[in-house]
Amino acid sequence: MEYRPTEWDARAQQLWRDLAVYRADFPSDREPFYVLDMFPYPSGAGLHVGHPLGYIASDIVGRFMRHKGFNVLHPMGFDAFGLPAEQYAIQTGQHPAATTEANILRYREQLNRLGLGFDWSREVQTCDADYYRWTQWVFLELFNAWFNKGSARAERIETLMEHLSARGTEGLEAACHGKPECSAAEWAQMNPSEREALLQHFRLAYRSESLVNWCPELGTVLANDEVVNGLSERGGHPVVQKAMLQWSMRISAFAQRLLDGLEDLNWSDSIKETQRHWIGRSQGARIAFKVLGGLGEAGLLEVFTTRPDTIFGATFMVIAPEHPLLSQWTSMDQKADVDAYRERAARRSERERQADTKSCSGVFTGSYVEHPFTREPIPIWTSDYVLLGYGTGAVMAVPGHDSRDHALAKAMGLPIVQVVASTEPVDVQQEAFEAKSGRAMASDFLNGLSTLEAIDRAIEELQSRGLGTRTLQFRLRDAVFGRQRYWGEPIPIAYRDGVPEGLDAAELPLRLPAVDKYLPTADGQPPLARAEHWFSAEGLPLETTTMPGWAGSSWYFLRYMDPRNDRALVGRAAADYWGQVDLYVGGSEHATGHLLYSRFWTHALHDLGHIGFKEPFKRLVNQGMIQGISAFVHRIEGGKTVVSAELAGGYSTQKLHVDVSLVNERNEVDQDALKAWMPDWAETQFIPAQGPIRVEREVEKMSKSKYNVVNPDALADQHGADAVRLFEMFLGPIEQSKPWDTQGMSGVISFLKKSARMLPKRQRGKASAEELRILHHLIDKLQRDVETLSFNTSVSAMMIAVNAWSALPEIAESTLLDFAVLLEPFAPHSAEAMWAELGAQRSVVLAPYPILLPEYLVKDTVLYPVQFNGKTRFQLEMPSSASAAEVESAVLAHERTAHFLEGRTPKKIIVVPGRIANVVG
RNA sequence: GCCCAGAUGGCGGAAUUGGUAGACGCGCACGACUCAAACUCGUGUUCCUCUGGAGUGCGGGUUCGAUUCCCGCUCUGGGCACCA
Repeated sequence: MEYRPTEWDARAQQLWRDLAVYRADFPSDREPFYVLDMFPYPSGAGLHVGHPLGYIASDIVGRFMRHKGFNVLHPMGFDAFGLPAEQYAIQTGQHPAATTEANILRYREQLNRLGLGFDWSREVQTCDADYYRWTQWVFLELFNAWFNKGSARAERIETLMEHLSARGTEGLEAACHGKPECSAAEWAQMNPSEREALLQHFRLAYRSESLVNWCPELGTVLANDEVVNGLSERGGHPVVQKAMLQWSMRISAFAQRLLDGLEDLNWSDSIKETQRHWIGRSQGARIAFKVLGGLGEAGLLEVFTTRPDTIFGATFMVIAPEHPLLSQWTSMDQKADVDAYRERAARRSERERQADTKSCSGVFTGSYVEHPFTREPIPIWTSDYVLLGYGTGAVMAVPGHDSRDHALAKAMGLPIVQVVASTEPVDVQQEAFEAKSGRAMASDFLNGLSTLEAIDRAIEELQSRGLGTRTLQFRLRDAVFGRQRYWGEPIPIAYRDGVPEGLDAAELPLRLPAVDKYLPTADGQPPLARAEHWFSAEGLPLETTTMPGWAGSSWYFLRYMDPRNDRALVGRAAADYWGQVDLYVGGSEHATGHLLYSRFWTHALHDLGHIGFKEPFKRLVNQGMIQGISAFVHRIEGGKTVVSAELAGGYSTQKLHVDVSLVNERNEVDQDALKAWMPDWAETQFIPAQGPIRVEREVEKMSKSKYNVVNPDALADQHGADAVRLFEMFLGPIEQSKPWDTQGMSGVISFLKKSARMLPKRQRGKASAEELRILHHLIDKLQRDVETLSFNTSVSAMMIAVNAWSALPEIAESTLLDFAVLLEPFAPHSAEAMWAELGAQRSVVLAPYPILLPEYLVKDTVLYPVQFNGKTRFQLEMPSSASAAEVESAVLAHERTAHFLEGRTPKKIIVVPGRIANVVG
């Protein structure tokens, strides 16, 4: 039997379609297993060999579990809303839906070419109205919910309204922003618009002012990395920090739950650590300082600090330039300076402000607070190292014990006081002493207490005087949810006299309207404002911003369970049956975005009673990146002459990327092909004029712009899908980054050929003990590897087994049938071809996994390495049953022992039964 | 700066709880088959001053024994970054 990949691939794939072998059943008596890949954004560039790495690994697990009798759900879909399609639409006028559809078609073809066993009958596309109808529905659920801190869970907004009408905000423990307050009587008096204004502070989806990078020229908000030096990355237009009324999601309410939930997840430590840091829980105190001469709400300056023990070292206050009370605290003579500073800060993006740790700037506001204990006046400054979005947007500066405060104090000549004593000599005038270990000094009633004691004592004292409270603070900020874009889910909100109102669920989906251009309107409204008729059924104007990319991807794993349900986002029975995702595979770049938001939505949907679990992904595996091996030619600067790499030192050259397909395995560039590659290279001359021109190689990220992309479907057409699958796995551990070297594929190709060549050796009789030993060692290894997704060693184990079988004169048909099943998860097309050749029925995909017989794993004898002082000198074969004493005497009796002892008497002999013997002496 | 992960032949990588370092594959070399090439098969392939010695990024330590554990560094990759 010969390896015929093209024929086998097509035939096997047709068979799978005919038998619908990858269809997940529901309802079912079998145990469910849900394996999921992070669904891709279908870009115009198509897939390169790096993308399917994770898909192949999850496919292997899915196929293995199917052989083990599980009802496997392994779906695939597309995260199809997004910026690139919109950008392309702006440039070409083509509707993003058209380009997206074309890209999806290409992706699906490429994925199918590799024989990935997805249940396409469950495919979802986030831009499909039947799908985003439910994304909008989830939005409304969150809009109509609040977070009860008392029960630590999301509840329906009605329970909040009941509380408000019974007791107002009194005794209300709710996650909110600002300081919403009212009495029951006031609530009763309010008109709908006033009520809504209050409720907005509690809803999980709400509108509030938040700071954004606004680009007036483009009429849009930009992400931090789209802003370079205060200008838009595209076009170079000015960008300003602007407070905008925007839809947000109250993820901060779930901070503690998201932190606690990490404990039980089988995720990598680094991802969990990243999430913990992102959530950023810190314990400390809020302290209110009385502002001298301040009136009303400007009478108190509230700060958050983790070090209330250093309160006696606070020599000035710093507030964020955007702080709403800044202007009220600015004196007449400081107004010009403060205004100029605030304007300057607004021009810098948050990222720039944060990246710039060297320069230190700030301006005095002209007012003072009173120190709560010493009664001394303390000046209030403003500086952009304090961020409005964290804590209270204000800090008490303790330059002796905080390096940023120290920097500002030094720059502005403000006093620096030491209030924590260190056991080692420190000079706080030179450098801040930040360690949390020491004893309080120069701090009145705190003197002599350790830092931890002093923190507690300071908080108690502040609390008893009504000046402060013990506080838990999270870094996690609420997520801005509105986008000034076209290609996203419309937000299902209508406005009645300016008051937002959720659409009725019956009105969903709220379809994306047609527009003449995918650009903002002349007066800066988002593209949806261009729609001709953008009103609700009742005739109310609709929201014009759309949802962000992460909306659709935050719950898609639920939809796969019940993708065509038109009465619920997922049927409760299906959700209960499939439950959490057993294995989730994807890139680690989604560590904080997608993985945090989808956890948040899942928690909320759980609380609101739609699903029975809180955490979406039980186990997460991050696949590493596959890098490309780029090729560079050396071209003489300003000329058209290319110099072979080994001679380039003698010239002043430029290193230029050339397409890797123009270069052979000896690193020689095909000169004619290079000239034909692009017009710019047509006239190229070469040095040396005769002989090979070599390129330089470098491992880089695989990308179109680096001309180092390798396409999996092209390789599959050439060598077969199984070869691509096996090689991707053989490359190395799944989580690791590693370079792609197509040359290495020949190893797995010859393995597949060898496997096929075993078939003519088959016999109908009983399998020999030797071939069964090989078989069961292989089963054992493969089963253990599946646990850790160590498929690189699985492939080598299969190679070892096939090499061993091939050395035998004949192989039993039963052994070959078992091998076909073992091979199937990795190389399903070849396995299917072998299965058919052996005359077996239906599909190998549906065959049960061979049962491991442990008796074939035990060996009769053990080959003991014999070491002398830790160095292995010879080997000694002993029966497996030999005791340590027997091994010891056998070693001593061995003829070579005397030679290696060189006359010494052994002091000690260590025998680890079944392992090793070591003679010490 | 902080956090996380990693460093093993020419290359990708393997090595149960500490127990023969370099499995498997690529590449390379030689040989067989062939008119020849491809394919296929076989042998060898960590290094060196080679009856021996050294060796898993570097320097120490624990141990009969360390790629594996501990301490101190260097480098690479990823993440976060004035978080009070």
